[in-house]
Amino acid sequence: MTAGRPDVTLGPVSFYSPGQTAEKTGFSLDTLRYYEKIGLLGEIDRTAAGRRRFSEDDIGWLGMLRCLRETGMPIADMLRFSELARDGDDETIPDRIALLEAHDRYVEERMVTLRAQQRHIQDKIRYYRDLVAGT
Amino acid sequence: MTAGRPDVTLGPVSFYSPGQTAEKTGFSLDTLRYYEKIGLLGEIDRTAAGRRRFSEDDIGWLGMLRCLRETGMPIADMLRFSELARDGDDETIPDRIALLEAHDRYVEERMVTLRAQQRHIQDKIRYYRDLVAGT
DNA sequence: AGTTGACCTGGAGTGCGCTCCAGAATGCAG
DNA sequence: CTGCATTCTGGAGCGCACTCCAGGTCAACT
Repeated sequence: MTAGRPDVTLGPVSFYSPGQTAEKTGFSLDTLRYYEKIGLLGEIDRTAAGRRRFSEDDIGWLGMLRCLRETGMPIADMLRFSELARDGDDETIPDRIALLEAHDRYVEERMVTLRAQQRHIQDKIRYYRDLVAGT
Repeated sequence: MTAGRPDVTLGPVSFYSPGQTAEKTGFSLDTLRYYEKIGLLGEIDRTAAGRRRFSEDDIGWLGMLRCLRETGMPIADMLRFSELARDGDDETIPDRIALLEAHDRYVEERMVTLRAQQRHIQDKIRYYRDLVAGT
């Protein structure tokens, strides 16, 4: 369970246990199961005993999901993106690009307003500082 | 209900109806009531008939709340800030400054990670573009 | 063989931040 | 005076994204 190094117990490819995957990706075990259940992950490989084995690709995909999630994309949109990607169909690539570009613009806009709001906060700090200074 | 101009119906000071306030601040009527109820707004002035009259100060304070909210401050923290501000006590000013500074750092950090994540998204877009180009 | 710990499933529960509703009162235009 | 819009209250409901739980299986070590 110690993190990082993949299990190679079954075959030539590297696999990660759910616990390792949670540690590597920052998602909780429950969230990993949840993401699989709702279709963000497709079917995850299983051992003979039915336990999940995450591949390097899965880890990479989880990284993308984490990025989208943390930049504020709703699960519903991530689901759309996942479905496009899962189809693997090259015809879906323009759609995937469009989706990511829209999100990129969203993130850009968010940073702009965030900067403005930060200025507002800093103004307020300065205002309070001046109050103290002028006492 | 038309927006912007305050009612001066009662006294020399400008007041805004809940509807006007909602329009000016971007909060819904329900949210304004909710914020008052949980203590983010203190007691709002009322007309003889019991309707709320928001002052210019209230509007300003709502602007601050909006800024904090949209930059990701949880309601619980905003509540703490509101209580400090409501006491009006000058002794609370250092605490208010500390609270805002902590939040300022939080916003700063968030923008940094946001930029990194945006790069990740843009990399993915480029990757998809190259896929298309190399077909 | 026994104990410990990671993992399984299905489904219920949680926390946050609103949002909606019913039923009643008020305000204002024609 | 009529009618329609606005606002009032208390409390229920909602959407999102998890998170927790019970009861069981399986693996690995001693």
